[in-house]
Parts: sequence; structure tokens; C-alpha cells
Amino acid sequence: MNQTPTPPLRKGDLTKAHILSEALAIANRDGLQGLTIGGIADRCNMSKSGVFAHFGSREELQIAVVQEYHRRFQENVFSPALKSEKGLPRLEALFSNWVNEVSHEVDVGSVYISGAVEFDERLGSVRDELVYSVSTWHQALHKAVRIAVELGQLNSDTPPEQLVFEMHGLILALHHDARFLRKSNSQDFAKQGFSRLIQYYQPHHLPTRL
Amino acid sequence: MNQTPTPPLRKGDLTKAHILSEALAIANRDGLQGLTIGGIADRCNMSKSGVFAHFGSREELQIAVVQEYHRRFQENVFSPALKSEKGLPRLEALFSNWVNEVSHEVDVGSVYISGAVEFDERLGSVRDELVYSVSTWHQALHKAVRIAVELGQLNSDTPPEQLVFEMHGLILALHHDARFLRKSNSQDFAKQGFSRLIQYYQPHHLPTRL
Amino acid sequence: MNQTPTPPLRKGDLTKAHILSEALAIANRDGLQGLTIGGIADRCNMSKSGVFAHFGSREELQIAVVQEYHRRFQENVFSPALKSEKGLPRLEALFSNWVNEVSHEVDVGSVYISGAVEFDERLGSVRDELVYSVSTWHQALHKAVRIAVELGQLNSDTPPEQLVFEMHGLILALHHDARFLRKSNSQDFAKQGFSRLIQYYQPHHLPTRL
Amino acid sequence: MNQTPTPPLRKGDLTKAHILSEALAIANRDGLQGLTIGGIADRCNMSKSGVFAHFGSREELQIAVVQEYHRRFQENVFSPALKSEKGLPRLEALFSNWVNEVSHEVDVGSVYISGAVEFDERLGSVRDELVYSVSTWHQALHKAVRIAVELGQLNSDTPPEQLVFEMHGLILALHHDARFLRKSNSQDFAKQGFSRLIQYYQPHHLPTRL
DNA sequence: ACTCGCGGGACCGCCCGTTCAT
DNA sequence: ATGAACGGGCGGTCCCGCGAGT
Repeated sequence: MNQTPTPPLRKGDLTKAHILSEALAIANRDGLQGLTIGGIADRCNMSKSGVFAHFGSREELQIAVVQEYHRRFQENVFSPALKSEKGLPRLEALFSNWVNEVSHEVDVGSVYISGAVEFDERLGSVRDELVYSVSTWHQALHKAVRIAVELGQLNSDTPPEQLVFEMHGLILALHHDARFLRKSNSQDFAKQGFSRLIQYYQPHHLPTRL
Repeated sequence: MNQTPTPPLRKGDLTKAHILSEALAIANRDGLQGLTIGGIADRCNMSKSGVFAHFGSREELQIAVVQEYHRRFQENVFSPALKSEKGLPRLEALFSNWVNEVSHEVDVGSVYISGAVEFDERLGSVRDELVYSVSTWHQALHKAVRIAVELGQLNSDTPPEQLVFEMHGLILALHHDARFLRKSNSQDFAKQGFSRLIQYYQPHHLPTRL
Repeated sequence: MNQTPTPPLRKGDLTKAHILSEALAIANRDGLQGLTIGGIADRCNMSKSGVFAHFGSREELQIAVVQEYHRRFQENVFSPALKSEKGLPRLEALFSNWVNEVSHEVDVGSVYISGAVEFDERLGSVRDELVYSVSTWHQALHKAVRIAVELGQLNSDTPPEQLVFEMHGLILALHHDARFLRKSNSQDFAKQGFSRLIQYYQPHHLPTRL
Repeated sequence: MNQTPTPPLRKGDLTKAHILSEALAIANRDGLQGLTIGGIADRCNMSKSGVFAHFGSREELQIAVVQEYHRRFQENVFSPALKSEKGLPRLEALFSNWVNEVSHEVDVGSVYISGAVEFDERLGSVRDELVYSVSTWHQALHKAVRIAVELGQLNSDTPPEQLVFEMHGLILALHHDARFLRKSNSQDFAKQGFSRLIQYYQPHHLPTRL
């Protein structure tokens, strides 16, 4: 196996991982703007400068949080779907995992969604990192759709971008209704919307379409 | 035309309206949390205390901004749609106006969307006002769907909540892709999604459905 | 009888009197420093500038409050004592009235006592007015003592200043213990102290003194 | 002498002591209400946040100032009197030291006296701390009186509370006349008042009393 | 090498006394 | 006597560096 050559794994790395974890929790709940050095220090029972020293600035801390979120997202949503068969099953797994993840985030918040709103206008490295993460995810979905089309599981003229667009819309609506409006059955609407979407683009459905 | 009898219309009201307008612009761009008394004062070439005096606190200012946004939303999105015939035409007008509004907000931001994210966890009057505004809008959409169903323009077992949920999802995806990801053709995806949504729930479409 | 030539008694005078009365209540409770234009305006259901217009500045308002306090003090403490016979009876009446006044001020506060502390270092017209008021009162006491001595009711070598000094001390201790320490029986200590004082300086007491 | 084992004595402690000292000077002069973070910062040539960091809030700073005043009061007034013999000599020393302290405070002010006036109505921790300090001192005086009685140096039916009450009155009058009225010979009046007080309550004085 | 104590400077919401035109 | 606005100051919080300790 190739592992990174001698990752020393100093004591500081553990501390940093702990900080990052707590910081992510705060960022999910309060947004990336809500991240304050002092707030993290309190949660970690450390001094502010102790926290600060691990990241040269608040911005780099935010970036690290985004990366950490992305890593966990991959771990929870993307990777498990690889166990499903290529094509439509995997696409369905991806969406299903995504819904589950967002349903969990109803309680703890979501850096992706709040970050996309907080940094929609502001430029800089944090925004770049967020865009990169989301784009990576979009591409994964895109690819899954294309494969499903190639396998004949979806209609041959299915526009992948349209599908991804609508899937994301369902997720955003789920997040909005469940977390902001506190509606309890939003998950069903999302799943229902997705099944309609898939059904719509199934091959046999073609003749009746516009 | 009859106008409200002798609206006092003091000079201060003009100033307040101006402040509110600038504050709305800031809130759209930076979020309601980004509203600062000093920031507004600068934009209005006023002193901080001059701005502050019109609203007893920052929270009340935020509420006023939400109400102002709601007013304009009604004015730009809801009211014009009343010129369309009841039922499906009006529903289509509502969505179309909504898309146009959001497309415009791609440049200036949106208190609704950012507010929903900023205040998804935080409690208080500002959140209440936001929920009220969004709920009012949802109800208007809901009602339009029901009427279209009653008029036989949509399938009789069309679930209104599902439709509203997905419409909102399309709008959120539009906002996300256009404003955050800077994708230029997002508006088409939203419209395309809506047209398929309507098509799906049309009466003659019933026999082939699952 | 001579009355001031044509005191027009405009409507504004009533308002001013009302303002002064409320201002005095606040000043007694919170001190002269605690007097704020806005606070008075609220109590009077007036605008800040409406209050302000009656006194050109906050300082003049404070002076007016001191004068009003002095007027009432004369009315409640000094004047009634004139009904007692000259000499010792009047001195006793002065002290007794004073104790009663301070006992009442335990609930509402006292501009004299708080003012003396607030303006012990600060220079300016307010301090001058306070000093003038207190000095006037001290002189009245001084005179009463001298008369009592002349009438042979107090020892002929009684030092008036010493007596006034100690009387004032008893009053200050009464105020301190009753209002600050919330001790209920302070009034008795003051009265007891005074009677000891008078007894001490009585003519027949002379032989045993040091 | 044994000193507390390894008092950390970081650099910050020195700064804090310095801040406290300057704050006490301000509080003596302007009262506890006159304490402002910025004012202290100016006197210490520090930034506001530098000052603020040492005390979590203005209220805690005020409490610390009261405690510091109390500590110095013990040091200057109470402790030296322990060198005098128990009983009347010690009581006289306590009063004498007290007079000296107040005489010195004529120039710099007194947190005890101004605090008692500022916080006579306001509730909270600062007031509690003030009351505690004053009460502690009163108890010390009370005890000294009782011992003097027990030793037969004061009349057996001397009411300790009355004595303490009057002693405090003499001090308050001294403070008032010297600091507020700027009378130079007030100290003599206070001492004279005390000597008569003691004389009055001396054992051999009993037969002629009322 | 890592962590902390300490301090700076900018900014925030809020409130004050004051002025001016109405 | 009012409503509108100003300028300055308040307590408080933030992010961020310097220097010293282990």
C-alpha cells in the first residue's frame, strides 16, 4: 500500500483534528461567518491563540472546515454509493444517501448550503473552495447520469445537467422546508420528486413526451 | 382613485423609506446578519444615530427589511399574476414571475433565500417574520394549484404540496446555480423543470402514470 | 400685598413646573448625574426637545432641580420650625423636621446628600448651587444655636460649628444606615444622638466637663 | 515569613494590579459609575480591550475596585490598630486611623462613601460587595466597643450600635465638610466629637446621666 | 515544536445631549 | 413643543500578532 511517506502524526495533529471537528459543528450550525476563534477556543477548552496558531488566519480556518466537510460528505454520501451497481442503481443510491445526509443535517446544519448562500457574492479562497467542492459533487452526479444513459437505463436524450439541476433543487427544497420551515414530511416530497424524475426520463416513457 | 386619507407623509417617512431601500440592498447582498447600522449610515450619508433613530433596534430594522422585501415580492411576483386567468394560467404566471424575480436577484441577492439559511436555527422575531412571509407565499401557490385542479386543468389527484415543494426546489436550484456557481443558463433549467412538472400532472397524462 | 409685578403665568410655566417635579424625583432616586433628558421626557410624555427647550442645557436643568429641592426643603424643614419658639425649641424642631425629611427620603432619595458626593470634586455652577443651598441651611442651624446660647438654653461656650457639624453627621449616618444598609431603626439612633448632644451642652452640665 | 507557595506572578498580574490601582483612583474621584473602560485605558496607556480582558465586564471591574479599596482600607485603618492594646485604646486607634484615612481621601475621594450613595437604590453584585465591606468594618468597630465595655473602659450599658452609628456620622460629616464644603478644620470637629462621645460613655460619667 | 498569556485596533449596537426647522 | 438629525461616547466582541514558557 502506498501511504504518505512518514506522516509523523505529531501530537499537534490530534489537536488540530479536534479543533476542526468542533469548528465544523459550529460552522454547520451558525454558518461559516459564525465561526469565531473565541467560540472554537471555548468549545475546545483552549486559548484563543492556541486555536489560532493552527491556522494562520480565520480564512484558512474556514477553508479547512470546508475541506473537512467535503471529506465527510464524500465519506458518507459518495463512497457508500460505489457499492451499488453502476448506472441507475448507483444514481439512486447517491440521491438516497444525499437525502439521508441532508435529513441528518436538518439537526446540525450544512456548510454546503449555508456556505453557498454566504459566499455567493463574496470573492476569495473560501468561496473558491466551496465552488470546487460543489462542482466535484455535481460532476459525480453528472457522470452517474451519463452512465445510466449509456446503459440504457435512462432515455438516450436525457439532459444530464437538467437532471442534476432538479436533483439539487429537491435537496435544497428539502433542506429549506425541513430546517427552516420545520416541516416534518419534507423527506417524502424529495423522494417522491426524485422517483417522478427518474420515471419521466425512463426509456419507455419517450413516446408521450413533448 | 381614492388614496388613504391624508397619509401624514412627513419628511422623516421619506428618509425612512430611503434607509429601508438601501438596507434592503445591503441585506440582499450580505444577508440580514450583514446589516450594520454604520454600513447603512455610510450608504445614506447619514450619521449612525440618525439611522438608528428610525428603528428602535437592529432587530426591528431587520424585521422592517424583511417586510419591505415581502412587499416588493408581492408587488413584482404576486400582484402581476392576478392579471392572468385563474387556474393554470395564473399558476404559470406566478412561477414565471418568480423565475424572473430570482433571475434579477442573481445580481442583487435575495433576503428570502439568505434569510432562510441565516435564521434556520436562530429563534426570534426576525425568523418569525421570515417564516410568515414565506408561508404566505407558499399558501398563494398552494391556492393557485387547488384552483387549477378544480378547473380540471391539473389532474384531480395532484398533491398541491408536492407541486409547491418542487417549484420551490427549482427556484432554489436556479438561485444556487446562477448566483453561487455563476452558471448562465440556469433559468432554462428551471423553466424546463416546471413545464415537465405541469405536463406530468396534466389530466390526459393520467393513464400512463404509475 | 406686593406680588411680583404681573407674573403672566403662561401655560409653559405649568409645564416647566411639572417637568421640574418629575426631574426632581429622578434626581433624588438616581442622583443628579442620573438625570437624562430622555428619561424626563418619557416620564412627562413629552419629546426630548420639548423638555430641553425649557432649560438651555442639562446643566441648567440640574441647577433648577437643586433650587427646587432647596425650595421644598425650606418649605418642609425650615419654615415649619418657625412656629416653634426661638432658641432651643426651634433648634429641636429644625432637627426633628430634618430627621423626618430624611426618613422620608429613605424611600425617594435626596439630592442634597447624593449631590454633595457627586459634586465634591467637579467644579461648576451645579456644585456652586449645591454649596450655596447647604451653606444656607448650615447658617440657619448656626443661628438657631447661637440664639439658644444667648437665651441661656445652651452652655455659653458652646461651639456652634461643632454642634452643627455633629447634627449633620447624625443625619448623614441616618441616611447611610437607613437607605444604603437598609437598617430599620436608624431614626432612633439619630434622635438619641441628638438628645445626648443637647444634654451635653446644657448649662448645668458644665462642671463635670473636661 | 511564609508566603503563599509559588504565587504565579505572571506579567499580566502586574498589569492587572496597575489597572486596578488607576481604576481605584478614578473611582475615588468620580465614583464607581464614573469608571469607564476607556478612561482607565487612557490612564494606563493601554487599549480598551487590553483593559477589558482582565475583567469580564464593567461590573466585575467595579467589584474588583471595591475589593481593592476594602483591602487597602483594612491595611491602612484596621490592621495598624491591632498594634494598640485591646479595648478602648484600640477603639481610639481605629477611629483615629479612620479620620486620617478620610482626611487623606479629602484629596482623592472615597469609594466607600460615594459608593454608598451611588448604590443605595440600585441592586446587584456591586452593591452587595459594598454592603459586605461596610458591614465588615462596622462589625470590627462593634467588636472593639464590646471589648472596651467588657474591660470596664466604657460604661456597662453602652449601646455599641449607637456608638458605631455616631462614629460613622462623625466620619461622614468630616468627609462632607472637608471634601464638599472645603472646610479646613473639619478634622478637629470629628476628633472633638469622638472625644466627647467616649467621655460621655465613660464609667464614672454614669451618675450624672439622664 | 507547540501552546499560551497578553495586548492592540477596529468595529458593533446603543444612548446621550444638542441643534434646527417647522 | 415637536420630529429629525448629528456627533461623540459608552460597554462589549472580534481577529490578530508578539513574546515567553514547556
